[in-house]
Amino acid sequence: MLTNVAVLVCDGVAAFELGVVCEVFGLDRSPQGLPSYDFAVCAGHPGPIRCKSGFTLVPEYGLDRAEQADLIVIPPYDDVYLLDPPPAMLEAIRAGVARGARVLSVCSGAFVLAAAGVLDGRRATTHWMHAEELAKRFPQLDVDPGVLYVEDGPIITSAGTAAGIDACLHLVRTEHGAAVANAIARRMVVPPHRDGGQAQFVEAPVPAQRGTNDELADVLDWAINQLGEDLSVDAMAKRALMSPRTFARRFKAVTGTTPHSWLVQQRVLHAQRLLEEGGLSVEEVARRCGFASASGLREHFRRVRGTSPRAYQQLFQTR
DNA sequence: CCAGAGATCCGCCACC
DNA sequence: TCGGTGGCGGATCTCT
Repeated sequence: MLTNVAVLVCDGVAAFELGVVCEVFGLDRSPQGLPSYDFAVCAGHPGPIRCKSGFTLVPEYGLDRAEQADLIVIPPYDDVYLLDPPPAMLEAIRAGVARGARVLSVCSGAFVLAAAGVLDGRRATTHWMHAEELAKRFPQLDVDPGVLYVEDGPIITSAGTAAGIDACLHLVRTEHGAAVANAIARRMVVPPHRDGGQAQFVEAPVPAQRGTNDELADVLDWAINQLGEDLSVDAMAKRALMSPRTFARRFKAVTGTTPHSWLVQQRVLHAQRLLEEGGLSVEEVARRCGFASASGLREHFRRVRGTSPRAYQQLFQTR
């Protein structure tokens, strides 16, 4: 169970990404019945830390504080991929991984993890602007520029800026379940789970003026309320008043994923909520979520969550 | 776990 | 010419 979080900062740290981590892990939400963490911002080198936005931080802790952490977070630093990160920071990261701590990077923070060597042979991501540079400088990495975040073993890397929110909430979801992650997301006024990859931002950096997104918003909303029914891609296309071919194309352009895999993701998310509430058999959960059979639910659930529906349900019953 | 049936995805290309 | 549309067919995935 995640209880102790250390964020490593050094000169040029990006304020927004650091703020995201502080917001998710650094607030005491125990009055709301939510988990709180032993949280510390740790200076990666002596002296005050110069922020990218023109102010300085004076962290109360140094790198030695990271030795207690079971999660080490690396926010991005200005032009970090052009500079050498402080060796002591790299050592703190390696030591953390060696003793079984988890590590999360936001945006170009992945360059620091790569420099520490903990990403060797692993899948990783970073801001789409830096993905090519990351892959070039560290060819031993499997860089995926098309996702919001990647979890590979103990290490989570996330894409640009706001994707850090998605990665942090993903970690909370795996540690404490969707209900807790959703409650924190609600407090932050962000969507609890964004699907798709960076494609939606890469291909359409400026949102369509109106109409193009709304047309899908309606059919997505409709589909989510129809999950228990027999729902096909053709039916969604019909609802959207498009041919199946055009619907699939527009869908991918807007969401970054295909209609069917989006449907399956929504079904797994719904199943997750029902399993957390308890009281239903796996067969019944499968039926209510629109899976053709319990084995279908088991297969998809395991792929997404890495565990079986039954084991997941029991995890919440004992809490 | 397997095989056959069916659904979905996507490149290609003609059409408007 | 150009950008969006939609049908076709094979590869792949999913279900039974």
